[in-house]
Amino acid sequence: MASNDNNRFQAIIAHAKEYGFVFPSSEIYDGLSAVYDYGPWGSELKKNIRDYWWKNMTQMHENIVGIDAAIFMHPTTWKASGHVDNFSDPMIDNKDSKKRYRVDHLVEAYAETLPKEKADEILSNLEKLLANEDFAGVKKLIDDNKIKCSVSGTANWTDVRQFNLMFSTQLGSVAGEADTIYLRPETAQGIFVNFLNVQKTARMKVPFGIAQVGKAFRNEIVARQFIFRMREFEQMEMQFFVRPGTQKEWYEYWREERMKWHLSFGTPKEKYQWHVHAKPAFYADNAVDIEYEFPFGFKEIEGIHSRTDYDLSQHQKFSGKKMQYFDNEINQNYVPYVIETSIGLDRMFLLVLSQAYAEEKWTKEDGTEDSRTVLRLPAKVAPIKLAILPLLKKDGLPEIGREIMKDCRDEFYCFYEEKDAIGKRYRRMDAIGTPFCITVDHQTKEDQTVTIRDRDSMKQERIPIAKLKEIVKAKIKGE
RNA sequence: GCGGGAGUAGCUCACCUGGUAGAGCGACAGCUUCCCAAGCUGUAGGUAGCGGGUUCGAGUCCCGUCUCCCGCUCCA
Repeated sequence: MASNDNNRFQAIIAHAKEYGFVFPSSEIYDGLSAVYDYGPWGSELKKNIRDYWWKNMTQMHENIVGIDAAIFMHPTTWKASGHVDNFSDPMIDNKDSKKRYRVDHLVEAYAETLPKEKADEILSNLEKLLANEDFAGVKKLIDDNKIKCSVSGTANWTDVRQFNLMFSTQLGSVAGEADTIYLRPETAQGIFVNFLNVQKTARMKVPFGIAQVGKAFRNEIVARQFIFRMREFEQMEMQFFVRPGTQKEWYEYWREERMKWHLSFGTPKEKYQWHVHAKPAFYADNAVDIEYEFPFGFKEIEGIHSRTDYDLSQHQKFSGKKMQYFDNEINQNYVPYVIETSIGLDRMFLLVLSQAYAEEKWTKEDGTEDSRTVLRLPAKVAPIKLAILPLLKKDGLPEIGREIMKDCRDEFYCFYEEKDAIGKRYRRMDAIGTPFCITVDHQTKEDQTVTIRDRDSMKQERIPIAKLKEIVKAKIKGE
């Protein structure tokens, strides 16, 4: 990361905290690593992004409906999805090379160098030890065989540790009788297990989609880069169920649709790129990521994956329920194929913030320097849409401002302020990305007009109070 | 997880070779001002990340610990 980009990123983080967007979690207790809270304007911005996505997916698509599944799910869900097997491998680090190995891979590689008899003995030992979760025993096995790191060539190992990427907790309040369950590591499974319910009750016909927004949890080994990689995060996902054989065209369709959505924020195309997976995950037959150029480089913001019929088939197998659809057009039953679009809400928030943040400097007409920090947020997601600022707090101006406030606040988020010089109030509104400010002045009393100031151009025009609401609504929508 | 750097008021920082904390900005209250921060007055806010040690005395020296940042590592 170039140092100026890094400075910019640090400035964005500081700004986010200073102006009530994002706070470190539990900060008075020194914080909790990789967990963050959203403040007054942050929660508003996040909600606006979420709502915009939700409306775009559900209201704007007749064949997509939403659900809100629980974070807790039956433990078998995660066996079926593959998370239990893939998310909990014992690992060991070599202290000299700093290389981390999956224990099974390490021992298997070693066993391959041995005569078959000896190799089988070691591998069956390992299997027993792993089944009993006897990690000390596994360590001893590695030590006894003097298994070496291929990089450093030494046998200087850490203890064997379980890296379970899923958070577990207990269901049931009586200790001992409790069952271990997981906080979901992805929201997708909540959709898959409800496939039959939704298809039937909302009378959906393939192709159709199910959308969901919700929290998911992962015990990231290294979680850093502010809210980019958090242990608790929010996903906006849509699983689109299609007839087998048509997945390719739907995959292409959603690629395009999702990019259109991103560009509707006004972000320049060059800030985005595609990252095609050369080797998609085992369940997918096609996968691409949309990457955005964050201050710390191009990083994944959204994935569009062709998940085949893997998930529904797995649930069919584990639950014994027929996860199928009868297609009248071809008179056939089948397990639908799935195209997934999955975007991180927190990442989208960071994207919007990164894209909006600007420090500006210019020379005023009198030759002195001026500057401001402004969030050029798209008006449709800005926390506050309109600031109402009486030029003076006397001569009846505040009263007029209050009237306007009363009239507008149920249409969009308004903010009233009469303290400090007008320039200072403009700066404060710029800092939190308020796209429009109106001032009430003496002329307002004469002709019922106010000035409206555009955040980005800092230009203002005079408009009638009577038309204010419609003008602001049009401006918000027009973007 | 490893290596390096940093932690003093909300923010940016000062306190030189140890003697019981200051400034600017910001916030708040008020005054002034008819349009883009840095006019005026006043107020609040810090047991110097936390714990221990050395010392008559530590923000300042030593050790530990926590958190954050950078690099590596890891990552469906």
